[in-house]
Amino acid sequence: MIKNSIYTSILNHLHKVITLSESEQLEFTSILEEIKISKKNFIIEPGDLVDSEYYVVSGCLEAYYLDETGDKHIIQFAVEDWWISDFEAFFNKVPAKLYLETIENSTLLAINRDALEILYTRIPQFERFFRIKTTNAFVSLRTRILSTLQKSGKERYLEFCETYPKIEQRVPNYHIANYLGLKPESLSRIRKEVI
Amino acid sequence: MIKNSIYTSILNHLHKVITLSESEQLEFTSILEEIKISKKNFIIEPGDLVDSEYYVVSGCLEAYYLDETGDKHIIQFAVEDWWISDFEAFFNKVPAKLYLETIENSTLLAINRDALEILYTRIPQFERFFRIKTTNAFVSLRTRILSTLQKSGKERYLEFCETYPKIEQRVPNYHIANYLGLKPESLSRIRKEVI
DNA sequence: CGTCTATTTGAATGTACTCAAAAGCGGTGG
DNA sequence: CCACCGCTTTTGAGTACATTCAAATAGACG
Repeated sequence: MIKNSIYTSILNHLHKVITLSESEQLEFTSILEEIKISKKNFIIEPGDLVDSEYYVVSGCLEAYYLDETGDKHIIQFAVEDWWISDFEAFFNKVPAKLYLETIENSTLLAINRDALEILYTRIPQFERFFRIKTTNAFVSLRTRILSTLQKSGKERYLEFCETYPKIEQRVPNYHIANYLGLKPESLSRIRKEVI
Repeated sequence: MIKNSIYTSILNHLHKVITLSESEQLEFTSILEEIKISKKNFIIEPGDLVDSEYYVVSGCLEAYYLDETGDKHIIQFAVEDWWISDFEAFFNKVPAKLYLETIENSTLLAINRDALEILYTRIPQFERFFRIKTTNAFVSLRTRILSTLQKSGKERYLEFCETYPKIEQRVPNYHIANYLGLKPESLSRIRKEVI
């Protein structure tokens, strides 16, 4: 295992699912691009072609889109050890619909789609890794849908605090409200009740 | 291409994404199990071990779970050319949480997880196919979350009718209401307005 | 035709929303 | 060090949409 480098965390992350030789690790890390970006900056904006997905080494980001009336809708937060991108744009090679914006100064590892495709054919374990990662994301989205559909604002907020304690402590409440489909005023009233 | 068999539709489905030789097609179809099942029957119940996912050749099904208070929550419908299962149980080898129940008499093709794993190693294109399939499912779940979070019942219902006209015409309204996170009475009032 | 299921209607209730304004908080510059 | 500014959170009052509970109608099927 390659130690004490910018790649330590992502390699640990991979090794929870697949096992790689030293040379395979090197082949993988060689296609990663390190990105350092300060807060309130955009990595993706609507219309962009998205040829990377991003692993968060440190920092915090949000993916959101603006609807026809200009309202913002946060789809996903990402902190350390998460992946984020406009996945639809990335996978289907269509122009981005989302903004990907940093909330804190962040360090990311970008993985390029074409390089990844080549990696898939050379080391099929990566196909496996990303299939499993996508599957897990799919399952947790399904859980989120159920909680969105059937639970009250208060229940959703408490669930969020349990599931993402890291995020709850780092992200302004109005962002959390948006993610939960609530207005900041409503979340404020909810918090007054539950604290 | 193998013609006029129970496998015609699933092979067409595959060929939208990957290209297979005759022998690869045969290898694939040989691991499929045909299931004919009449309406209001269960394919999966909570606690089951789920070692298959199901391609719908004909018919209509719903996947749902019952919460602590016994309320039903529909996660997914499936009609012709759709895949359905308790994907969490299937992928993660944990006991099922969902019911998978037929709404109409149905013909399914079951694909076994272990056989699929072997197929992945023998014909990597299948790893690719199922990765892409899962990715697309992921993207449409995300769309569903956004519409659930931010749109009114009326908007969600109209969106549903546009997106799944087949299902809207075949499934009782109280099922659709449940899927949309509405009560049947509310959907009834919405329908009175929009028709 | 009768029974069971699905849909509709009504009235009262509740949750979250809108709009408006005030309070809190953090950083900057005088 | 304090005053001010911008941003975030809180509070208040009135409103809208969906829910609950109860009951009436409509439809499907044997």
